[in-house]
Parts: sequence; structure tokens; C-alpha cells
Amino acid sequence: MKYIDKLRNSGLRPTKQRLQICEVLFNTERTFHFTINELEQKIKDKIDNKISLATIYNTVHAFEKKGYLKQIPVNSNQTYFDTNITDHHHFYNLKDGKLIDLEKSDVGPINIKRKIDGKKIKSIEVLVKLED
Amino acid sequence: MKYIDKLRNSGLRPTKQRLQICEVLFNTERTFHFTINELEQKIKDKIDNKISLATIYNTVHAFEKKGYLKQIPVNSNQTYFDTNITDHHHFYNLKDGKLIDLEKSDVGPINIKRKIDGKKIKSIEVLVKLED
DNA sequence: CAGCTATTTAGAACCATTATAAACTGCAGA
DNA sequence: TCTGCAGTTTATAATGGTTCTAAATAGCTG
Ligand SMILES: [Mn+2]
Ligand SMILES: [Mn+2]
Ligand SMILES: [Zn+2]
Ligand SMILES: [Zn+2]
Repeated sequence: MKYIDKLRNSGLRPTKQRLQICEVLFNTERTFHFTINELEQKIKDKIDNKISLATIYNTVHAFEKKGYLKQIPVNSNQTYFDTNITDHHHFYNLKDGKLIDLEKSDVGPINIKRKIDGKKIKSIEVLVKLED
Repeated sequence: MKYIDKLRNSGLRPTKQRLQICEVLFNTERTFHFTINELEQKIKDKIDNKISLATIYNTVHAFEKKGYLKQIPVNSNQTYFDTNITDHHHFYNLKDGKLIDLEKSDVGPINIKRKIDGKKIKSIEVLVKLED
């Protein structure tokens, strides 16, 4: 029930697979960051049937396009996603490749003084790399 | 001459290939951003002999490790590098995948209020995505 | 229920990057 | 200058995350 309307309202059919992925992604206490591999594992742990990797990719991209997920710019061979879609920034722990949210209040206002003709700012993302 | 000492002082042998790559990367009016593919093309255009792709990768990684190049965090299937190793930020033009430098003076000071125990901040990078 | 389209799926393909291992080369010491 | 060796280059293969393909399946509308 919970996610059926969300999906329908987005023009996405509420399939069994998408609903299960919604459970894993959104029915949580806290938001979290993930790679596709990590999500695949999480799905295996939480549900009994199998969801193909292609469907996981399809669904993540569909959700991203609808704004239910964000991609985070990091230097990694894997793509990082975020279920926290509010405006916020990140610590990136180089040691283990984990991301930590910096809430908006953790970072002073970002003031971009330069403008590019004919272009609009779509997002401003700060990545703070951490080492020991 | 110009780059022989730079390399030797870094513990890198000044080979013909490395010196030629230095010319392409550093003997320029302006700094620039590049992917490995773009660099490979630039090298082909500027020198007569062939440098293998493996050597280009090896050299770029060696130079990055020595701090002569920086990697820029973007969401792309290719890795972006920067010959501008000063502290600065970037516009990322989503339309064509090109980066534009934001000089330090173009961005107000970034104030990270939160600390992580036992971790030091290695870098702070701002990516401003641009759309039409 | 029928028909249509969206979705799922296994597997192949893609492609940037890294690994391999043999040939080559810069250089320190003789 | 010659020798020997570690460092480097190279062609090529392997890796691995991601995307593509096309056939099977499942929602949805009438
Ligand atoms: Mn994507
Ligand atoms: Mn690298
Ligand atoms: Zn986050
Ligand atoms: Zn730059």
C-alpha cells in the first residue's frame, strides 16, 4: 500500500520487484548511501525471491530520474547513491570508501560568486575527503 | 631539461615518454582538465612516436601520486584529472561534460563545522552542476 | 478476459581501467 | 665505458561495473 501510490503517481507500475526495492530503500529508520553491489546484497538479505541485477539497475535509475534517489559525485569505480534527497553534503572516508552525511547545518552557506552565461546552477555538492 | 629535475627529484626516471607527457601536461599557457582518452588524443597530436595507453595510465597515476595532478570527483564513467593543483572548485557542465575552474576567490570560504574523531580533512571539493 | 505496453530477466556486450609478463632503458658502480 | 639491475614501457589479456538485447512475463485499461 505504502509505496503503490508513490509509484503510480510517478508513472511507474508498482511491480513486485519495485515494491520490494522500495521496502529496502525507503522503509528504514535512517537514510543511507549505497553502491549497486551493496544494494544487491541488502536485497538478497531481506527478501526471499530473486531480483535480477538488471532490474536493480533499472529501478535505481528510474528512482533517480524521479528524484527518489540522488547520485553522489565521488572518485570510485562504483556509483554511489543516496536515499537522503535533501540538500546536504558529504564526508568521504578514503580508508573504507564510506560516506557520512553533513547536514546543511554542518556546513556554512556556500557562496558561488561567479556566473556562467546561459547556465543555471542545478546543484552544489561539497565532498570532504577524510584521512587518518 | 625543464622536467628532468622535477622527475628525478620525485624519484621518477626521466624517460622519453614521461618527458613528452610532461610537455603535453605542463608546458602550457593554462591548466586544463582531461580524461585519459582526451590526453591520449592530445599526445597523439603533439608527438610523433607512439606512447602506449598503459604508459599513459601509469604516468598519470604516478604524477597524481606525486601531487602533480589531481583527480576531480564527478559522476562520469571516465576519471577526470586536473593540471591545476591549487585549491579550487569546479563548475560541471552537464550538457557536454566539461569542467570549468572556480578560483578560490569565486567561492566564499567553506566552513565545515562537524568533526569526525580520529580523522583529518584531506581536501574539500565543491562541484557546481550547471544546466541550461 | 483480451490486448497492449511496461517491466523483468539471463545473458551478452561494452568499455574504462588494471594486470601480466616480456622487452627495453636509465643509471649507479666497477 | 661497460655491466647489471631495478625501473619502465609495451602489447595484450583480464577485470568488473554498467548497459544492451530480445524473449518471457505481468500490470492495466477497456
Ligand atoms: Mn546512471
Ligand atoms: Mn586512479
Ligand atoms: Zn548523503
Ligand atoms: Zn580545475
